[in-house]
Amino acid sequence: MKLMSTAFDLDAFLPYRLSVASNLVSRLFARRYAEEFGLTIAEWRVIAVLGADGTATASAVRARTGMDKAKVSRAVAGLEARGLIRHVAHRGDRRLDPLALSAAGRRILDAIVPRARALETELFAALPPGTREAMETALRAIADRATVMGAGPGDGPD
Amino acid sequence: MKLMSTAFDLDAFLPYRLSVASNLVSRLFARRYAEEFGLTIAEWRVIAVLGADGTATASAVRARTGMDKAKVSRAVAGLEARGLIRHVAHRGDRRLDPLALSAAGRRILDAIVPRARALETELFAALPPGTREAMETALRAIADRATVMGAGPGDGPD
DNA sequence: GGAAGATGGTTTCAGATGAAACTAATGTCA
DNA sequence: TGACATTAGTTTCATCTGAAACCATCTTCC
Repeated sequence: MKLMSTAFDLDAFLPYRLSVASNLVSRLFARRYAEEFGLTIAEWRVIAVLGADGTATASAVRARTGMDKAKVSRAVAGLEARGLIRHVAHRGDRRLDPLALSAAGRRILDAIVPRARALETELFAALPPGTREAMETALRAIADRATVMGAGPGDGPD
Repeated sequence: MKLMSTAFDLDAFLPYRLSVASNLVSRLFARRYAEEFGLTIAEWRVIAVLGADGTATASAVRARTGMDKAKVSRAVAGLEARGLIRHVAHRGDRRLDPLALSAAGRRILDAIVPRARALETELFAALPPGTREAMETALRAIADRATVMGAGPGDGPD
């Protein structure tokens, strides 16, 4: 009589399911981005932010994506090395280093976006309609909640 | 006229939202497990599997959790060092190394489960009822789909 | 029986990661 | 003005990670 002292079903534990799904999806996207465009996920995120906002500093990227600043810094260095971004001198506060996409960067963005959208669609194709939207709001709420509960983006006020 | 050549809203991109939420949640749980029990997430997962299945080999854990075998191996080593698991000699096939929780291991499991459940509840408290269950099935489907689409658990048939 | 191959697990190695230290430029306020 | 605290961003360091190499033990099949 193997006592199941505490019946606990890992499979039904949401933080676990979340992590498993997220890791698989991340891996999938990381591979595609790397194969097709030679980009890491962090780099792609920076490009996406710059594409949306036109111009952004490293901290702005950090605030929007939740990546820690070391990661952003490295991604930016990588993009710069490949000439995909340019620096927009900020007269006034010389600590700031506003970035923008270069022409080559914009071309890459234009090439990736349709691919990313296609992958996303393919991923959710099988799910009942509305699931995507529901997940989106739920995930946003969960992220907020986790932050409140102390999952500080590892970075904190220095 | 700053041309938004490709309007793309990263915030609404689900793989991104998934990753952000998952990372925050993982970080939150990792901290709690570490603080309160001195366990890594990988170790906790091994414990959970052993708790549920009674006995399991490293590959069984790998199959159930999707962790790669190196990770499982390290987690097992850690647990063993702390006397939380024991080896169940398998006469027959000496490559196999079935594991089970030791008494101390079971005590830890009994202590963690309520904490894990409480954290999970706290995390989803604010969400509309039913969300948790919906997310669970959706995440499972997404994970399956990602696997099919080529997010192989990094490990493959060696 | 025994070569060739599969399988379970551990270890090595190179690259990624986050936390903390550090540099540089501003702000604050006495 | 000039200490002292803040903020932006980079770099260092110790750790973690996954892929591949590796070892040991079975299986297959001639």
